[in-house]
Amino acid sequence: MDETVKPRRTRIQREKRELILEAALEVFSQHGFRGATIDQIAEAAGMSKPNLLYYFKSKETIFVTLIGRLMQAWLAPLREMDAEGDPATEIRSYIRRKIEMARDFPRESRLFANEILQGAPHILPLLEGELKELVDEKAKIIREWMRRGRLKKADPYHFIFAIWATTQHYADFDAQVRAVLGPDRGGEGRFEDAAAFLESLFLA
Amino acid sequence: MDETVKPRRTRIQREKRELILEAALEVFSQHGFRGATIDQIAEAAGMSKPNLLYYFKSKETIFVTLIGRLMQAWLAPLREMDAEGDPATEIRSYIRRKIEMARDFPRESRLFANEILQGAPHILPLLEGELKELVDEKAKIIREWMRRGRLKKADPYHFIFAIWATTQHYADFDAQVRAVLGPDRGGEGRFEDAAAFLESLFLA
DNA sequence: GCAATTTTTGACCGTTTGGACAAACGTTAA
DNA sequence: TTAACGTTTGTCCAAACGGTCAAAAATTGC
Repeated sequence: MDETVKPRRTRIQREKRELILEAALEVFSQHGFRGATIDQIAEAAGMSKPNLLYYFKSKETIFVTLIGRLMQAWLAPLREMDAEGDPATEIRSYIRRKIEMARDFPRESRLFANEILQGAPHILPLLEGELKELVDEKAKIIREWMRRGRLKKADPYHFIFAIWATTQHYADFDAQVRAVLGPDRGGEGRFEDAAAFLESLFLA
Repeated sequence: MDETVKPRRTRIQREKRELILEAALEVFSQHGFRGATIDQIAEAAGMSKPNLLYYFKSKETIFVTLIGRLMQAWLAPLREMDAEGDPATEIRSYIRRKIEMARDFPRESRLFANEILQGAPHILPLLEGELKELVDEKAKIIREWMRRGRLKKADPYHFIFAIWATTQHYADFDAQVRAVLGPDRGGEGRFEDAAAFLESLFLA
């Protein structure tokens, strides 16, 4: 008795929904879920509030759709970590990709951070299911690399946490990073500097 | 023509203001500034809303008072880093203290994280002033340690960022950490494991 | 005891918010 | 032309919100 029906959508529906999600990303990432208003999102998407609610039936629906889709993009770099590849190269390119994402998609990172900060009310099952399974799998790979002496021995879970924390820091705490580095060192170069630093930190 | 007057407060005023700040910490750290309501804070403090507004004249005043005070506590561990001490010992105890704070004061950490995520609207001057000066000073010390070969060479600013990011991760992203570690490894021991991991990471 | 002062509260107000709804508008195809 | 369907909007509503105010209650100083 599965009552979920595959929504058959017109071209306009698909386009407008994308438009709304893009606007919602902008607004949610700046103000958080509670701080954002439907009116703000509607205006950013260039349409009226009732019109927006024609495409998504509630503010929460927009948010859940957005963050669910985001999770996938967010995990992609970790998925690509290859057990058959050279350990140092795999770690290095994972760090690179994460730093590039912090630089190129800071709104996505902040939206995600906000959700976790509040205790992940909308995506806890995803974290306990899909995310945990993926990390378990990759932790095994990393542990095997360490066992073979290809990587310095350490707890693979905290190793992964540390990569997440340090790379996402440059998106989530951008205001602080820029304030501390000052006008001279706070330019775009900070991501390159960060990448270089993190590579040497994790591949010492 | 300084119009600020030193507020002469009664015992009751001092006590109630503390009570309110404690309640506000609880509520703000859970819901963020916009998500929190004065009613929630008043209820958590065991008083009526108008009564609360008798002690703080607005929601924003509560928030600013709270986060201003927090900043000081938050920077204390870095302040204690001693140029004359043994570098490895100094770094190790800095990491320890930060991890202990993530464990014992997660609400403070999350409130702070939330503020920075939104672009630090209330404390940007503090970050650009007091914080920057402190970090500049400590970065110099660390650089000197590295120059003398007492610490592995690296950018001292990103070194400090990495310690912040990794330690605070265990408070701010607690929901994710616990979800990934699972019921068995997600217990209180995770902070000990994290401390051990981070020491070896930063003092390799 | 009493008057002055501090503390507490119920009632209230204007605004913002998420969302509902019916009517209007546009498009398509017989 | 017109019926059917998809899209858009103006208007409205109830709840939640931050904050005010006058008056009651409690406390303090004499």
